[in-house]
Amino acid sequence: MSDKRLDTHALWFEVFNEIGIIEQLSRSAFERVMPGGLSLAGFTVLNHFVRLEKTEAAPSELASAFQITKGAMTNTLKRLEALGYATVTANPSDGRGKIVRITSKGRKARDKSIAALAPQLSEVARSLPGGDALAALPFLRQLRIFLDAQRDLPHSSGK
Amino acid sequence: MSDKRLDTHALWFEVFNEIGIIEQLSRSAFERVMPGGLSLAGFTVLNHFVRLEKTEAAPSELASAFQITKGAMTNTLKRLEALGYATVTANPSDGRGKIVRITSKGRKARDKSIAALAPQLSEVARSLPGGDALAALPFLRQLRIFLDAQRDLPHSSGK
DNA sequence: CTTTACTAGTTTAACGATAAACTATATATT
DNA sequence: AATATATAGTTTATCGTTAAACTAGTAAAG
Repeated sequence: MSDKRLDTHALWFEVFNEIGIIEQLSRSAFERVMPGGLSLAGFTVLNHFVRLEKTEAAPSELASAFQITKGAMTNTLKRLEALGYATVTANPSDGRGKIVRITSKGRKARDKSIAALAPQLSEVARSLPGGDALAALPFLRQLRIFLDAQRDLPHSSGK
Repeated sequence: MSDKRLDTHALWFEVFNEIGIIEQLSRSAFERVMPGGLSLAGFTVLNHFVRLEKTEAAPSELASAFQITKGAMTNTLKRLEALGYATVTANPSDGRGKIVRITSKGRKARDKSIAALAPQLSEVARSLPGGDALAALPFLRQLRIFLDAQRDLPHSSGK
C-alpha cells in the first residue's frame, strides 16, 4: 500500500515531467517558425480575438483567459502595441480600465502565423496517431481545471 | 477533407495549449511548497542523482537529460553550488569538462522536497483518476520524443 | 459625505529558458 | 606536426513568467 502510493506519485511525477519538456520543445518549435517578431504569447492574444470574433477585450480578461498574471499581460500587450498588432486605449466608461483591440496588421500577422504553423502541425498529425491526442485531451483538460482550482484555494490571486 | 485537416490542427493546437497551461500551473504549485530556496530546475537535478543512484555527472549530460540548453544548466548549477547542494569541479581527465556531484546537504534538501511534494501529489491522485494518467503517459512520451527528434533535424543543437 | 474595501493596470526584482557568440580543450585529417 | 573540426562550458542579450508592491479609480458601508 505504501508501494502503491509511491508508484502513483511516480506516475504523476512523470506526467508532469513529460508535460514540462513538451511545453519547452513545442514553444521553441512554434516560435522558430513564427513570422513578424511574434512570440507565442503575442500570437495567442491575436488568435484569441480572431477565434472568438471579438473586437475588444480588457487586459485583465485576456490575462485570466490565458491563466497568466496581469503583469505578464501588460508586457505582452506592450510588445503587440509596439509591433502595431494591437491598440490599447483607455476605457471611457471606467477610468481604471483599458481596451485592447487587434489591428488589421495584427490580423494579417495572425493569419501568416497560422499558415506558418500549419506544416508543423501537419507533421505532428502525420507522425502521431490523432486518436491518441483525442483520447488524451479530456485528461489534460481535467488536469488543467484541477490545478487552476487548487491555485485559487490558498490565496486569492489576480482573477 | 480540408475541414478534416482543420479539425486535426485544432485538436493538436488545443493539446499544446492545455499542456502549456498545465506546465505553468504545476511549476508554480511545486515551487510554492519547495523548501530551502530550491526551484523546480534545481530539484530536478538533485532528484536525478538520487533516482539514478549517480554520484557524478557532466553538466552537458544533465542538460541533455532534461532537454535544456547548456547555458540553462550552467545557470542552474551555479545556484545549486551557491546553496551548497552540489559541487562542480574540473574533470581531471578532460580539460574541457567538469564534474557535478550532489552534496549531503543537497540530498537532504531533495528528501525534504519530496516530502513537501507528497501531499500535493496525493491531492492530485485523490482527485483525478490515476488510470487516465497511466493511459495518457505513453502518448505524452511519444509526443516528447517526436518533438525532440524534430528539433535535431534543422540545426545541430548542443547535444 | 467619508472612510473602507475592492478592482484594473503598471512596475520591479528574480528566475528559467533560448539563441548565438565566445573560450578553451580534444580529436581527426592530411 | 599542422590544420581543421568537434565538443564542453560560459557569457550576453532577450523573452515570458511569477510575486509583490504600487497607483489610481470605483463601489460599498458607515
